[in-house]
Amino acid sequence: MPTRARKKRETYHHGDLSNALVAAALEVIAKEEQLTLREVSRRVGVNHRAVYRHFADLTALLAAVAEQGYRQLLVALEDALASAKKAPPEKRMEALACAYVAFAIDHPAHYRIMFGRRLNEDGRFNVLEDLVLKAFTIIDTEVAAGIESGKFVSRPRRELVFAFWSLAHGFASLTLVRRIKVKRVLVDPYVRQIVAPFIAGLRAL
Amino acid sequence: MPTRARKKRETYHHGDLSNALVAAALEVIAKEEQLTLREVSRRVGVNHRAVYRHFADLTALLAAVAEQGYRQLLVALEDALASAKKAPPEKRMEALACAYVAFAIDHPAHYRIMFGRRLNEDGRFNVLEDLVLKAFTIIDTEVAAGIESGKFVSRPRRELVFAFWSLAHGFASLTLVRRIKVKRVLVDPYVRQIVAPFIAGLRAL
DNA sequence: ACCTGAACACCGTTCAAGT
DNA sequence: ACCTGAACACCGTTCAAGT
Repeated sequence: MPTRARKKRETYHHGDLSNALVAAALEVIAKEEQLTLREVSRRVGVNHRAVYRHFADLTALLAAVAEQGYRQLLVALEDALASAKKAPPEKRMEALACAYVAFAIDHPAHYRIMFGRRLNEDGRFNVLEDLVLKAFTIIDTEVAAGIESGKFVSRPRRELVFAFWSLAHGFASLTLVRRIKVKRVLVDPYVRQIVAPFIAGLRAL
Repeated sequence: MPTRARKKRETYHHGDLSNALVAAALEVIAKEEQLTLREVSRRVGVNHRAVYRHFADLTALLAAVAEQGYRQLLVALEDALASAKKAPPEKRMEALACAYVAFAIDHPAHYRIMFGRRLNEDGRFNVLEDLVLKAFTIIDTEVAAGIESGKFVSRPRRELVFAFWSLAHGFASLTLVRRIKVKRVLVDPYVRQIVAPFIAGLRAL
């Protein structure tokens, strides 16, 4: 331990600069500060040029940040379903919507990066495509279960999933830009009200 | 005319620099180019500092651009309703959704500025608040008519409007970042499918 | 009044060099 | 291999000056 401490200033490299940079980036966005390549490298205590050794460019660093975000989002969605294990399909969809919106509201900067133009107009990051697909699949599986059980109308699933996703994403986005204002503690009931007509429309007659 | 032409280079001011700047900004975003203060002034042929004579800062210029966008959006929504004059409430809501999404898809840069963080986290622009309120009111009026006619369930209107808006905005946003891919000619039928469950859920039993 | 020039404090990125 | 220094081409914004 003392040896390592002594070593600290003898060398300029970090051991695991790559992870240190992502961690610093997460800190920056957690504080709602401007996420720049120069700011991140400053925090790690490294020349800003060093970033290019590990990431092709700023977008690639953002992709690494977004990847973490998607993993957290997936866990949140799965947890929500696990907590509503024996609930009917309608309640499970509600739980998904609440978890989705809560993630966006609790990690606004993260959410913006994940669904911003920069990453989504860049074809390089297949990991992100995979993770988005996983999120899609979680919703799709619920819709399928609802249809199978006879509780949901039988319609093309793809469009139902996109409708649900649009609703959740739209509500989250409008909340993040403050066009819709909700107190944090009231998010869950509010989301339930918002998705209620959609879920009612999902019900088989 | 020749007198005016001769005058052109004798003076540096533009007569109506303010409008010229907004027009240039609209050109820039129409071409999907980066909208910067310096680029806009370059196009008008004026020193970039001259912008500050007419706009407090870049955000104020963006607000002027957004204002135009909201006016176009309002016209599009009203036209859609006018074209579905005697249609039942469900069809009128569908028409609204189609018009809304079509606007976003046909004016992506405009739409992003209107619903981006920059303007929405800035309290200075009351015109924009008014215009957003007008859009809200258009939707609200339709929902009210649907409820009044007995075709829609009687629920708190505010939440129904936000649900509708979330759905339209979410679909538009996901399409703009290409998470949802639709050919331009198929947008209308696609939107109808997306809003179908929501509208079905709106129906009184 | 209205516009400009030079300067400041930031960006991301490139090139050539240091250890 | 890994990191740095100096430089480039951009930003928005401020200050003091020009007509």
